[in-house]
Amino acid sequence: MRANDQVAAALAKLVLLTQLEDGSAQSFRTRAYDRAANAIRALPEDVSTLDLAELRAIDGVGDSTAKKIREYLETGHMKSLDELSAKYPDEFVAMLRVPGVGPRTAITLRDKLGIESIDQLREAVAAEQLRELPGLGAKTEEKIGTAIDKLGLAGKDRRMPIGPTLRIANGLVEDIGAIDGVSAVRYCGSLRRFRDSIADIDVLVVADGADEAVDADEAAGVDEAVDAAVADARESIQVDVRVVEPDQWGSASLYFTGSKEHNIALRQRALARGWMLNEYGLMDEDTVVASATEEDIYRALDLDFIPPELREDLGEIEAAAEGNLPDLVDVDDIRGDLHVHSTWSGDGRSSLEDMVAAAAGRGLDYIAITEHAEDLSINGLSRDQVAEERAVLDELRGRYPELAILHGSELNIDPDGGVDYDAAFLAGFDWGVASVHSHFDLPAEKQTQRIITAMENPAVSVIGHLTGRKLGRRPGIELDFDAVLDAAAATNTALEINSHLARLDVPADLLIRARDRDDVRYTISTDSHDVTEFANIRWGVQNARRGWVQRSQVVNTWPLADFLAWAG
DNA sequence: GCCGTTTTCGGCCCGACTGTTTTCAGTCG
Repeated sequence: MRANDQVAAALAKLVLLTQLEDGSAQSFRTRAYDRAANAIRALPEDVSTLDLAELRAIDGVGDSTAKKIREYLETGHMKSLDELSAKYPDEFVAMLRVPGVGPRTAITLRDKLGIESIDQLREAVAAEQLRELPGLGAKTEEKIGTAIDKLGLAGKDRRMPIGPTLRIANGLVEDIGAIDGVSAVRYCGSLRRFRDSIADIDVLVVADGADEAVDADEAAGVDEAVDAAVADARESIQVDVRVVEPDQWGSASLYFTGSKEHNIALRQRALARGWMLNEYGLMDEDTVVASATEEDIYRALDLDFIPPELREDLGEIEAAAEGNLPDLVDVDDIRGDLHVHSTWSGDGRSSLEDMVAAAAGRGLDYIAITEHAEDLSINGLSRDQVAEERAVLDELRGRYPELAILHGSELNIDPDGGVDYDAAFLAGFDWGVASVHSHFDLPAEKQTQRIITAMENPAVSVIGHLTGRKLGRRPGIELDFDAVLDAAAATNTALEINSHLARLDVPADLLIRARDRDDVRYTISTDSHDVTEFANIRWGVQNARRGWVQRSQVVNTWPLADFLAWAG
C-alpha cells in the first residue's frame, strides 16, 4: 500500500477513536483529523518524502497532525493512536458500523451495560436491556436489533459498484419522469459525481404545485406514485427521494449532489459574504440571492460552474475562483475508438462488419480493431487469422471511406513485460494496445516493471485497462503509479481510460493523482465486444472528467492527422 | 485541531428525522 494510503488509514482510525473519546462525530478535533486524512489521501506527492514543514504546508494539516504523521512514518506507530486503541478495541469500535449507533450510544452501552462488541450488543437487545437506558427506548432497541441482523446488507459502509447502480437509477429516473405532475427528475449524490462505488441512490424530483395548498392532493398523489416507482429498487439498494419546488432545483441539486466536503466549503464561502447556503437557496437574511439553478449559485459565489464530477473539495473551488478549472473532455470531443473487438476474438459478440458499421454510424472519424492476441489461448488470433482479418479490413475500408480503420491488436503483457508475436510481425500492425490479463497477484515491484517493459516495446502505443480491476469482483494489480507515469511520459505511451462500467480503469483516484502531469497522454476507449457497447464511451468520459483529465491530453479527441502523427 | 479580506483567539455548515423528551440529544446525510 502507498505510504499516503497507510497514513490516511491511520488518521481515519484516529477519527473513529476520537469520536468515541470526544463523544461526538462533530467535534472539532475529529473533523480536523478527518480533513487531514482526506488531504493526505489526495496528495499527489509521496507523503513519506515530506519533512515537518512540508507536511504543515498541506491545507488541513497543522502542527499536531504533522508531528503525528512523521512519528508514524518513522516508527510505524502513533502514540495517541495506540493509547486510544487500547482504550477502544477494534471489536468495540465496530459497533459504530451499526446504523443508529453513534459515539454517544456506544459509550453509554459500555458504561451502563458493559457491552464491548456487536455480539454482546445483539445479546443485550435480545434480553431487552437497551430500553432501560437513559435516552434509549423500546423503539431504538428494536431498530438496533434489526440493523444488526441486516448488517452487511445495510451497514453504514456498504457500497455497490456503479454499474448495477446506474442501471437501477436510470430506470428510476425514467419511471419517475413519466409520473403525472413531475416536471423534472435527476439522480444526484455520488452517482452524479461518478464515484465508482455507491452507497445509495439520491433522486431529486420537481413536482408542479408541490408548494401550493390548493394542489396538496395532487402533490400527495405524486409522492405516492414516486414511492411506488422506487419500491422495487429499494429491495437492492437504499433509495432517497426528495421532492422540491421548481425554484429550488438548483440549490437542492447542489445540496443533494454533494460531496459533503464540497458543500461545507461552499457554505463557508457563503458565510464569508454574510449569506447562508442550504438546500432551499443561497440566502441573504430572508432574501433569496440564488436558488433556481446550480449555475446561478456558483455565479453568485464568484465561482465558475463546477461540474459534478469535480465536487470533492480537492481544489476545485479554489480553481473555480481563479478561473483555472481544467478544460474537461466531453462525449462530443471523442473522434475515435481505439480498443474494439469483434467475433474474430473468441469473446466478441458482434461481427467485424457490424462493429465497423456501428462505428461509422456513430460518426466516428477513426477506430482501431484490436482483437485479442495469440497468447490468450481461448480468445486470441493466430498469425494466420491476423492476416485473414487484415484482408477483410482492406475490403471494409473501401466501403467506409469516411472512417479510418486501423488494424491493431490487444496484446497480452506476460509476467516479464513481454507481449505476443515477434517484432517483425508486430510491425505489421497499425496500433498496439497492451494489457494485463493474467498474473494479477505479483508484487507491486514486479507489476510495475512488467508494465514499464511493455511501454518500452515500440509496438505498444497504449496500456489497456491499467490495473485490471473488476469493480466489486477483483481489486486490480498493485503498482507504483508514479513510476508508471514517468515511463508513460518517457516512452510516449498513452494510458487507456477503459469505459466499461465494470472496469473504469485507470481509476479516477489515480487520474486525480496525475492531474498535474501534462506530459502524460490518455486514450478513452470502449473495449467494445458488441455494437451496443460503443455507447459506453460516455462512462469513460465521465471517469476521465472525475480524474481532472484535460481534453488536450486525450489523443482520440485529436483530428485524425494529429492522432496519426502522434501514434507514428 | 486548524486557521486568518472578521480573527494569532475564537470561531468552526446546515437541516431533517427519530425518539425521547416537557425543550432536546443523537444520528444521519
